[in-house]
Amino acid sequence: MSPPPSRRVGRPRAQTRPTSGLEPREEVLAAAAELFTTGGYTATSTRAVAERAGLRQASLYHWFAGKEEILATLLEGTVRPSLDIAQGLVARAGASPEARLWALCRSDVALLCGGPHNLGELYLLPEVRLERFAEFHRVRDQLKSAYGELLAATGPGAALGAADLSCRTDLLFGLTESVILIRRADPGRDAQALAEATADAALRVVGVEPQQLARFADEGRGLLARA
Amino acid sequence: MSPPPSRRVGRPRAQTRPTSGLEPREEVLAAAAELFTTGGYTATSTRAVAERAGLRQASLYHWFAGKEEILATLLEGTVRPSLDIAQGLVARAGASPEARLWALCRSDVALLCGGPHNLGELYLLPEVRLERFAEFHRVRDQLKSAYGELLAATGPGAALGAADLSCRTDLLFGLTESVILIRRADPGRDAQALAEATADAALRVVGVEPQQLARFADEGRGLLARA
DNA sequence: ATTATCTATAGATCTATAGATAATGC
DNA sequence: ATTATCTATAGATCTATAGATAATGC
Repeated sequence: MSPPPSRRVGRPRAQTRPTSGLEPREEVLAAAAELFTTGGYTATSTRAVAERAGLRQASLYHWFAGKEEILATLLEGTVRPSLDIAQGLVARAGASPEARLWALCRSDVALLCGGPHNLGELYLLPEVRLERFAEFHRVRDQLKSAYGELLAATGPGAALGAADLSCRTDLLFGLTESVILIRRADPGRDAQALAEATADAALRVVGVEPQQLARFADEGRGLLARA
Repeated sequence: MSPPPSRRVGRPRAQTRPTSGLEPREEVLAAAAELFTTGGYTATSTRAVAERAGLRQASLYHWFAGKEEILATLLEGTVRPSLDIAQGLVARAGASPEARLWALCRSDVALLCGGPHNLGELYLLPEVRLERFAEFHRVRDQLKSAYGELLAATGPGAALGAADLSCRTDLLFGLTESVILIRRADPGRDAQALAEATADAALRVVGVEPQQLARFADEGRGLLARA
């Protein structure tokens, strides 16, 4: 938004600034995203993050209270956009639930696989279980609820009892998240093609008849185009 | 197999031995399995593993060359049984590919979710990418190939081109592995019920018509009972 | 003699803090 | 005065090794 002022306040850096043009806080987040997703959280030192962001280790603490806050910021930044889209789709009562579910899955996978790093890997980090990251889990549970709500409104979903519905929701959400593992195994994969294939597979898991798939997919594509 | 001799060689332990009855090497692996799956690899110290196994930190090095060897042993021990079952099912040319795929998925999920810890979490550890664990990845790739081979032989699979087949295999394998995340979110879940539901979902992803599911599931159940 | 353990520790980290420094802003 | 950085370091780790020790085996 605001172009970086050419005259910068504060002591000059020991290293020259990175060329990315990002503000320091964003630069730190980008560095941490790359290192946490590839090497893990505990195994990545604050020194390594700082070095990649072009400043000294101690200077991180001007922008973040600690290492955990960096991870918490990344986590919330990745799941929040998905939840926004999900809530928008839940509210669009005019469209069929099947098409909205297709669109939700399609867009989640595109978000997970579209960025420069495999940010979904952050969800897999064992450290994310810590109480410190409870807010992330709250948002993620809301996202899963959106899947459940749409599933329950589909034709096949309406026929399920509560236990089956819950289990089917877990499988559906799990299928979407499994693209994290797929991308890990094959980083170069085309994100849009994978997103469509996953959304198709999601409707199959729901129980939609194979012949009806293309119709719902078309309708879902329309929803995303107009969103 | 061999009952522990009541007279033990070597200097006595500083702590009393755990009551598990396991040999020291197995005791270390069990301790590491619990701690690595819940807290992660780098965040778990060798001291913590040793303490839980009832010996001193330095004594681990009598049984393992280092911390990495402990993880490598756990990884290979978890994926090897899956591969054995997979290869057995690939070879059973008498049964339908759909039923064999159902059985493979059913049995993989049961292995992943049946044990005392969520051992599949080991697959998710970022450290597993290291070259040190290449052997694990080799075995895991063979397991995925077995999924691909069975999928290609199914009715819907035979109609797919090479690219679609590969993508569908990834989704199928991903669906199976997503039970790791499901179990993480809900550790108390009934393993057998989840295994059957996942195997059903796998056939849906393959493209089997919903009406045919029960028949293939029955046939698959029979394969596992006789195996 | 062999084995399984122990105690002690070297050497290499790693996170966060203390406090100085070198810019700009007013 | 404020800001963004720096250098230096305290204090707490952590892994792996060196070398002693206390059993059993022969």
